[in-house]
Amino acid sequence: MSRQDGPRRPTISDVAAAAGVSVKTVSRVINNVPSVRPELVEQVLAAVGELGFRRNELASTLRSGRRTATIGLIIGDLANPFYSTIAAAVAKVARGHDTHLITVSSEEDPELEQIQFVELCQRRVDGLIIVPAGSDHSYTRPEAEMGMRMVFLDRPPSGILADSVVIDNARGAHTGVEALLKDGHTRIGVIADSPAIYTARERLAGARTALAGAGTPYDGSLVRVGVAHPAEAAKAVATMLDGMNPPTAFFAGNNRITVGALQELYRRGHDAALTGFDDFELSTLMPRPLTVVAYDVEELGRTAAERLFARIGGDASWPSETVIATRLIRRGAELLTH
Amino acid sequence: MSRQDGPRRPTISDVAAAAGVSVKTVSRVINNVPSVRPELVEQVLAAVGELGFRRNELASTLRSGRRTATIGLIIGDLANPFYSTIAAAVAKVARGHDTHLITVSSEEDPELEQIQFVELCQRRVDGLIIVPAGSDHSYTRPEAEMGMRMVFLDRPPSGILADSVVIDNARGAHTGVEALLKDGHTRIGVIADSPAIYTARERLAGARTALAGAGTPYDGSLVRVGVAHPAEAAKAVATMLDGMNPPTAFFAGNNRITVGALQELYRRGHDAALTGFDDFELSTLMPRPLTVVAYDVEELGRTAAERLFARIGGDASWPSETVIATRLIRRGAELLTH
DNA sequence: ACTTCACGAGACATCGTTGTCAAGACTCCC
DNA sequence: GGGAGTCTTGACAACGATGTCTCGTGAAGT
Repeated sequence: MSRQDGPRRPTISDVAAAAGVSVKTVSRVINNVPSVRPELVEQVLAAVGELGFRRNELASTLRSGRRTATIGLIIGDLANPFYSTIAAAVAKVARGHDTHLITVSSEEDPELEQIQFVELCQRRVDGLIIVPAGSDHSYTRPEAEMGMRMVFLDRPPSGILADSVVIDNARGAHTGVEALLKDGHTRIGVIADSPAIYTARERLAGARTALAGAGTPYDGSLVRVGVAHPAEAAKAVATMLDGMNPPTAFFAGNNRITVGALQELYRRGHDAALTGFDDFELSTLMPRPLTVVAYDVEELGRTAAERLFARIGGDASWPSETVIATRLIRRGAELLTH
Repeated sequence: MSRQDGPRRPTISDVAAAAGVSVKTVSRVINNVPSVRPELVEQVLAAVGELGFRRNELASTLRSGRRTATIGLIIGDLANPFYSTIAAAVAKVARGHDTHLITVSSEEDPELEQIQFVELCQRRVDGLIIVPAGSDHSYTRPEAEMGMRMVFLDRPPSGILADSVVIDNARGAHTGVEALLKDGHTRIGVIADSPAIYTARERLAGARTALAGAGTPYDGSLVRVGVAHPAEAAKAVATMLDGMNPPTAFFAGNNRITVGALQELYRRGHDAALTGFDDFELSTLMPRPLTVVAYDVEELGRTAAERLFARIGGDASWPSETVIATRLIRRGAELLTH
């Protein structure tokens, strides 16, 4: 019923009949094979136009064994600007290779990630960019061995040898904390997400080596991990400030934490210094200037996509890990330090 | 070469050979047809597992005439949070229908939009959601007549009768301006994008009817259209404030304009009231509270997707225009008025 | 004038899968 | 015990396109 509303979609054989030629000749014309008499070409094109014929790409790629000109992107959540920026960058590179992009959400769920992976393989995508939710990717090995190209983004894979593109998390955090130390802060509150998350772990490690390198004594009350929401970050800031020996500066492990910390400092009118990992839109319009460890999210996506297309194009070199540099953007730091 | 790296991908016939059954039996097993002897099912599944077989969805849908379980989304620019929120909402609904989403960018270019449209039709997507870049969509008619389902989002189509889902732009702007009028403002600067853009046109019209309804005399120096970037918006604000009879309030036609206006007011320390169309993230953290005409972007995407799946599911009712309501969010309005 | 060759066009097989149909085995019932 | 019915299974064709091969035609060469 619902498929019978309008006229059936014409096939190349309908076109052939209308033009009075063989299907193969139609195929030649729509594939721009030069050895067709101009007269026939015209007849065929006329029939194509009249019938509104459009080649069925599925049938075409099936028969010809060509690539599907599709890649997949498995990502946490498209509504998150970080991820959507990546998706936009990947789509742009894909377009440059005349390739479509299927973006699917893993909702940060390892099981869903695996389901999506399989589904995309069944669609015969030419390659996959994966922002890992799970921590074990050995399930991808059979597909990798059968030629599925993969690039891991933002977090390296485990259980499989494959390309990855990640941010220089540890060094970035190190630089951020170091800058606070140079400004004379000795008591720095560090707030990070769960160490189960690769980036959080790396950033925490970077922050710690900076503190250790400066000979700052370790104080457990100044480190809080497992903070997932702004509200929790605000609470962590509150707890530290109300503690015995409050910090004069904070290092926030990601932008959600930065926002939460900022809200709490703003609420109290407290002037502790704050440096956060991740830049974010409108940060220049924040109630107070903000120093951040920034990186080029677009570069992250673009680099991964380019790596993938290099692989698809035949690059068979040893898998590599590309590290995207961070840079410290100091904004109004002088106002925040004593 | 690049296709010969690993073992060739096994087909159902490889599985059949390995399991010692016919291809049809394999087909039955992987499609859960119940009438297969449990013993054979096991043999087949064992072979499937051993060979790492994955059904080729392209071949499957080609033969069976089933839907491709793919829809397309043609949108301006994924990096824009407005669009990426829509994409996320559409993807979520699609997932609920076991459907993948191919998102392509028109880069707001009518010609590219048309190219993308054709490409997606060739992929035999089951339906399309289009955020129009161009103003003439008669080119979609042949496809529509052949059963391509389409829903237009954010802007209605022209040249074709099809479903659309739009924001209540005129009424939203009306309400926003009306609120400023109620607060006692009589000189309100209105800044909008190009009237060539549907939403800008509608919002401008809504703002004007509010002004006219209040009997406010029309003053051309207080209306500026064709503003595309924050910097231009800032300039427009500056020009108006430096004019003969400066406004005491501004109505900004979209969030880019709001940001630009805000920056200029902030720079000058000027306390004119500001109401903007479009809410945006972190608006609560702005240097000053901000009243906005907000709407649920997710609802916009979700509604369009649901409409599309209703059509795909066979709904053959007359095309409809769904209007998404706006609501005025007053933030600190009392601080900004005299 | 006859062979050779290039070239345009079509017949046919094929990509990986599923729909159709029929054959064989088995059960059941009068 | 034999015909009917049920249940499994496989052979074959087909989805819409393209690769391969062959055939007929006409031009070129000697």
